[in-house]
Amino acid sequence: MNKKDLEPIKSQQLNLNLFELDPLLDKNYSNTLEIYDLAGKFLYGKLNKYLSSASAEETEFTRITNYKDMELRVSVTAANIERVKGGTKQRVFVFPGAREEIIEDVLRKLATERRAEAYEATTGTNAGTKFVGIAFTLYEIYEELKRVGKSYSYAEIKEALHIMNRSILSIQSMDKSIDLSAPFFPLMAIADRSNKKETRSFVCFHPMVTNVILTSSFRRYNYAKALEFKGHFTRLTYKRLCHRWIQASPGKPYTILLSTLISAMKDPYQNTYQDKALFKGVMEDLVKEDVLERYEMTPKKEGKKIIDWRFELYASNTFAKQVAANNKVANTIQGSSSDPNEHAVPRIQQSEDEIYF
DNA sequence: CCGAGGTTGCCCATCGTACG
DNA sequence: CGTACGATGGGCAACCTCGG
Repeated sequence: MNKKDLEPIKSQQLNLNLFELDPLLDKNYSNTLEIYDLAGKFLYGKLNKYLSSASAEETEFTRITNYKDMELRVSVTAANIERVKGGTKQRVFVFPGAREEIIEDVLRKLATERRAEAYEATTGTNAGTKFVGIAFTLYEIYEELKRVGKSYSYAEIKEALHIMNRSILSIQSMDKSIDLSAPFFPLMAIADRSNKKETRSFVCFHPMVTNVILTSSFRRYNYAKALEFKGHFTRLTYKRLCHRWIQASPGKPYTILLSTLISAMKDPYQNTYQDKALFKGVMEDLVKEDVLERYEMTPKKEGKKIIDWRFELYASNTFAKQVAANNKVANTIQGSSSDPNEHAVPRIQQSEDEIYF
């Protein structure tokens, strides 16, 4: 798909305005997206992120998460890109990882700063499909990364964008009422200095993102805080909590199973113990960072063998306050959304805890 | 079931360069 | 001043193995 195929549409402007946050007041905030942000769409391990040769099986991974009463399958296929290693070019399969996740977050953040535009594809196989896109410069990404304490070279930023353009994300519900498959960034144009005409780069977000934005199914969250976390799974867990935990009062715990976290975020380790240790570390980070006041862990046993763990999370005052403030924003948005009949994605509801057992 | 210790290479910081 | 590029080098998170 080419940028020529896209026609700007004005009628969606209201919803885009709702997506926007005040660049001065909300400098550290962005939006999490319903469904899209529930599962881990990234591979954090270094050893299998880049594959120089791989079977068809190895170039895709699937995460499973629950959404309302449905099971949601989220699959990611590796991008096939050219890469220079030791002076020679080679083609490799590569999965989106921490870097790609962070750069996507940054672009989404820029999109909340009155920058996003809605388009409709006019030609080709995507005709009629709506996309939300954003124009930017690599320099802006570089500077914003610096602001939130990250540092990637231009080469890395560009490689990340290419990976996102060539890696396919599929989201399916069991009953097929949700069934979307497209690259993370279906349309991408990167400025380079040799081509003086275009100094601005451009990407369109995944159709699920567009869908979620246009139906106002998003929630404000502390994006700068999320990016502060050193642990990748801490960041991911934090985002999930920000999106799901909308009744966070200090006395009311949020209950979640280890197995739920694992299937939504990662390939399991060989031993459950290792995953337990990993997420115990995550919870300790969250306590240290004043998101949780404390947490409790209970083993779930089958005979003598531990087969799962239950986490009970208690919000810190700071986090509970933030959730309340975000609820206020969410209520304003839901009250003023433009077309209540056009909701392909259900609204955010006051959902219960994730799992009981 | 658990802790400790080892391996890997991405992540990240920091510098310098170039151009209008 | 905004924008884009490249090289270098060490630390550390995620992952794995092994012994108790």
